Amino acid sequence: MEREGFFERVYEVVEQIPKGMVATYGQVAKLVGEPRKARYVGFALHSNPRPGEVPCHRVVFADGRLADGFAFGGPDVQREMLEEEGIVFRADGRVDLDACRWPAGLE
DNA sequence: CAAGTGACAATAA
DNA sequence: TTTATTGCCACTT
Repeated sequence: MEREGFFERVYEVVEQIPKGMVATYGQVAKLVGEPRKARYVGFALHSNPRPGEVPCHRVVFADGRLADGFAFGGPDVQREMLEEEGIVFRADGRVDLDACRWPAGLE
């Protein structure tokens, strides 16, 4: 075990995101132990070596917004996916992190 | 082996 | 308030 790569850890955390909730890149980065590598969290998801196991669509910006132009074919698609999971969207098109933030207060 | 690249986040102006 | 810039460090070629 031991770090097989920083990415592996990201996948593991993202995999733990329960349905109906979302986590931000920065938060996932912090969960993997590297709050400064928020960028690579997204990069790891971009690699998406395990489609179907890593719910990349549950990972959003710190603002609650989706990846700008690099979602699965369009942020609109991702938005639909999140709605399908039970995520609530605000009028601005942002995820209601106030209600769907996964690491809500640490568990 | 070295350089470039990259789904963000935080701070400054 | 929004926009622009910097920092960060692993992974790819």
